Amino acid sequence: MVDTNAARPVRVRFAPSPTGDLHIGGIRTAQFNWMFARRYGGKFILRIEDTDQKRTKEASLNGILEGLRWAGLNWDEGPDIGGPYGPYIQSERIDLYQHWAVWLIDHDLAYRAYETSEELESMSKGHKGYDRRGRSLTREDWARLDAEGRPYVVRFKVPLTGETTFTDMVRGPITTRNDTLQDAIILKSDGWPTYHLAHIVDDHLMEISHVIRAEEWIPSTPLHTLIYGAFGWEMPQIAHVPVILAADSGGKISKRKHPEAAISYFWKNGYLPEAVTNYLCNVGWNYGLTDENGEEMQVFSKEDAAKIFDITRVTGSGTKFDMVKLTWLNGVYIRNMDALELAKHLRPVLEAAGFEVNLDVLLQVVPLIRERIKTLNEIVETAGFFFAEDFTTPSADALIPKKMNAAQTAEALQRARAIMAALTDASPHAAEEPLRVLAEEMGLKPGQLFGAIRVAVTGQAVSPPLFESIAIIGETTTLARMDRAIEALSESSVETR
RNA sequence: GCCCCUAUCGUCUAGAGGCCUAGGACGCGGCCCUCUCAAGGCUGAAACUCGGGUUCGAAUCCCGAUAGGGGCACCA
Repeated sequence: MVDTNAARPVRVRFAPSPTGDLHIGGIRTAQFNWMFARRYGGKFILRIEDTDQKRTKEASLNGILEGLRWAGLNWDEGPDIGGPYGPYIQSERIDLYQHWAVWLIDHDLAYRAYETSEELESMSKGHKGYDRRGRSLTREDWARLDAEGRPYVVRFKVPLTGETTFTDMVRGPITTRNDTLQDAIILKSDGWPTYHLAHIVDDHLMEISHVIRAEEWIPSTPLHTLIYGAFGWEMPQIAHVPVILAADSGGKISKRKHPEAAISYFWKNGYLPEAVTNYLCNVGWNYGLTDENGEEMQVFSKEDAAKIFDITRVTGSGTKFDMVKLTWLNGVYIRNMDALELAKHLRPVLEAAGFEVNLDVLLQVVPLIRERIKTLNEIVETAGFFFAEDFTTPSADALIPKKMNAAQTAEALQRARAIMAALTDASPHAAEEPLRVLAEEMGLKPGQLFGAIRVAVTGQAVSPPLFESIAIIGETTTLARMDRAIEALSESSVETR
């Protein structure tokens, strides 16, 4: 079903409007377009649809570019780099849309309508919609109303009978009765076009061959088919990808209710772009290649996915966004990352949390934590203690293991400290065997003793492996922290827990 | 209300009429490993929405019901 005749080179586009952060669904749509272009050796074009002056925000353009760059979805033509079909920002193409709106009017395919928004509102009570009264106006009427200073919009003249069919690359043919369609506004009273006109003029002029967009456009595609027909232009092949649903409500994922709907959420929360794009490949589409065990591969790059991407194999049903699976994938990418590269990703996170980070120390820490964090941000609570200048001595309550009391814990730490201080062997596990012997002498389980030391030295009940951690922290600091823990215990009156 | 789309484990999906005793992944349970937590290994529970057809044979094709989602702006 994918017709990629050489007669029409593959040119696809992503056309967001600059009204805020890029949406996760937008990124997925962009990514499918990107993969489609790469699959067929075509061009991926970025176009900005800012024809709504009220909603357009100045800063949003940069946000869009930032989001796409972060995801690694590089474009071949766009507002920042130009190209042979520019400009790529609709607000700079207004005269084009006005020209073609007039052309439609001159060919009796569109007409002027003078109703105000208020009039339309009362008209659409009961969901009836516009009653097409503008169709009966003559050019003389227009002149009179213009003289009265009344503004008008331009509406497309939808055929009153018959039906319209278009073929969706993922869903097959879709047919709609024309009498269920509205005479949609294509040019607003401020002279700016609506989406329906602007995107068609642009897609045609930019020689877009395939349109891959979100599912919510399906109901207006018959209208678009009719407009292409009115112009006598060849319509691009079209595919609608399913909406991304919220895991909880099942409705469209929204930036208002779901922070993860904005793409900036992911870099702010320690996700890797490779993990996000990898995840998005399997939302509505399926990579499907199997590994040596015959099981479907879960981890792959968008570049590899692009080699076999098939838009006709995209699912037609809505898909829920599974943050848990994405987070798992992110952990996989963290585990597989080169140690130095991971350290470079981790350093700014720690620094942002107020730690002073020595890269050599961090490189020692990385092997201990790489399979213990799923997001970069988790490094702070997992390994912050390695870098804490002002280490807070844990409370006695935190220090005392289960089934032990303050005196017992203090004694255990005291004796452990003596053993550790007397060691001549510098290898990380040199203290382990003597400490196990100590635990046995004191009638403790190794876990109790090690637990007490862990809290004393790391300040946490859960930490990376104890002896490797101590080796990084260093003997001086370790013994000092144990001393302070013993001191805290001696001042405590906590009984057996 | 009207129009449109969709329907396989909780979630993402495989399945292109017999390869289906419905496969994989995440998540969940158990066991192993183990100084905590992870990671890893083994293992378990878990789905074809329902009803009619078509066919020798239906998860797969058709129709209907139901359910979910989307759309009906001088937003895109």
